Amino acid sequence: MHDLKIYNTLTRQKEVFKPINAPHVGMYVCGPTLYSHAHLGNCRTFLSFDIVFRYLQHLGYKVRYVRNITDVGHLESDADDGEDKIAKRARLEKLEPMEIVQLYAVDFHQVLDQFNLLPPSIEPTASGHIPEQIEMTKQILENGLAYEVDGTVWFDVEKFAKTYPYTQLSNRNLDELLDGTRDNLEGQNEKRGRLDFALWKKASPEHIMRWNSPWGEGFPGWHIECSAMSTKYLGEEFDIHGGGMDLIPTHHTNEVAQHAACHHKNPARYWMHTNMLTVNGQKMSKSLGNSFLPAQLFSGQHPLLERGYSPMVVRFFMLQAHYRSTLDFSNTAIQAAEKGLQRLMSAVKLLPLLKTSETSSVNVVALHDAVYAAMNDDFNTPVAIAELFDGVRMINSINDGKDTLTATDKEQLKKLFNEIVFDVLGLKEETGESAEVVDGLMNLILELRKDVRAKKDFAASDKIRDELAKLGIQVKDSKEGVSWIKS
RNA sequence: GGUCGGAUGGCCGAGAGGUUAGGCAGAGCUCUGCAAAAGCUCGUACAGCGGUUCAAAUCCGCUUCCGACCUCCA
Repeated sequence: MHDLKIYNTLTRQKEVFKPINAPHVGMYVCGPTLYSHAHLGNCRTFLSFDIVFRYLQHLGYKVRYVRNITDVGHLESDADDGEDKIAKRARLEKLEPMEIVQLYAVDFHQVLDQFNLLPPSIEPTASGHIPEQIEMTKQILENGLAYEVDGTVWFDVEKFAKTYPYTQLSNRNLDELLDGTRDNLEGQNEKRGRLDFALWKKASPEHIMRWNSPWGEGFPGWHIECSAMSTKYLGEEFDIHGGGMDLIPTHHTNEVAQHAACHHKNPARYWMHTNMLTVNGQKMSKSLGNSFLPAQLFSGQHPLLERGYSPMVVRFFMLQAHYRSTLDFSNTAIQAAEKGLQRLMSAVKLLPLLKTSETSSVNVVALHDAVYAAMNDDFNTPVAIAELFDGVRMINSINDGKDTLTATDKEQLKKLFNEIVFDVLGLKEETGESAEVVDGLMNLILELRKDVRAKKDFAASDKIRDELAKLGIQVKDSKEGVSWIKS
């Protein structure tokens, strides 16, 4: 039927995708920690997995897509006091932690919706799965791969690594990771090994988010929530686990370790990791001042932005790069994408109007196969889009009467474009809410222009066209009549 | 400092031993009252230096530049 290949971080090569229990597919993607707005770089990761989700469904799989929301909060990386990010935000803004989470959760969903991402099948929260995380921690303790010190439970990495390839995902050398850093442990006497990480953390008196546990009041470690929730909803072994590349060395490595320590197997068959969005060659991040929020991107309200860009333009821009490559953001690059998307969508609109002939001078089957070959090659959207542009040329050429198409081929071509452009790539027509009014006005204006043209009053005709152009509306004259497009 | 990854035409970005990537921009032509749109044609790119090979942007070394992760105790 298909021969979808997926690049697996575990083996560092592309592998044929074989679900454990076809036609069902289980996919888990590490979602956001909700202590601030998601920026554009975060969005790229979720967009990449939206394509995976859509394409797998398109191939006929029944996908259960689980994407968590971490609302317990990781510790501040840049603060030594070990304060939780969400708790800190709550304290600063004098709000309940859950108010903070709710604020950003609503924003997060709204943003992803603007980018036309499909909602996941299940979106579990870490705070809603505390018992599961406690149970898992207990099991790991029972299995002898964790130890408790003063209300905190640590995972014993070195002991675990004796029987399991702890660094297989990150492809690092364990000895080198351990080497030369033991001296740094001074003052950190709770933990035995430098790579050990917390499964459960004792809450300091001022810590707001806390739960009861067999080890006293505390909160779960970062990592364990993904293990607990993926197991609960997808089982001890599922098909795909994904996330951003920056999660590989710590979060995912430790997730695999916990899971294996508990269930004696790797949680997922295929590990997929998306690359970073860069600005001027550097990873988008807040500290560098080069990050911006989707809302700013849409409105153009940011020093790095020459103007605003619509969500579909941004989506298309991102799909023109492969998910495992870095993608560099720039105004010229996104403006190029904007023009390209316009050309693609014009062809899509033209397609149903094409005249058919007795014979075809174009090869629709070859185009179809090329598009699917690209998608099957590790979700290669840039190549699929490149093939689609060959189809665009085909459509325009037929429209110009330079090529021909049979009725059967036309249906095939329509099916291909509709399925790939809308269902798989998730692009959609962007129409303003007052589209009907605008349409009416435009019809009227163009009707008037037709009249003055009939009278050879080209000065008036040109004035209409030029003034419309200033409003970003492009008039297209052709033998068949007049059409227009808003840029 | 350690580990890993990357350097492709004016810009973005695929590919990965021999065959046009694609988009945007630019030039010419066709169409057109003019313009736009659309079509056709064009640029002949793979950081540098060596090596392997009949053949290298693609493989191997070295060099230069860039990035990510880690050097943390989520």
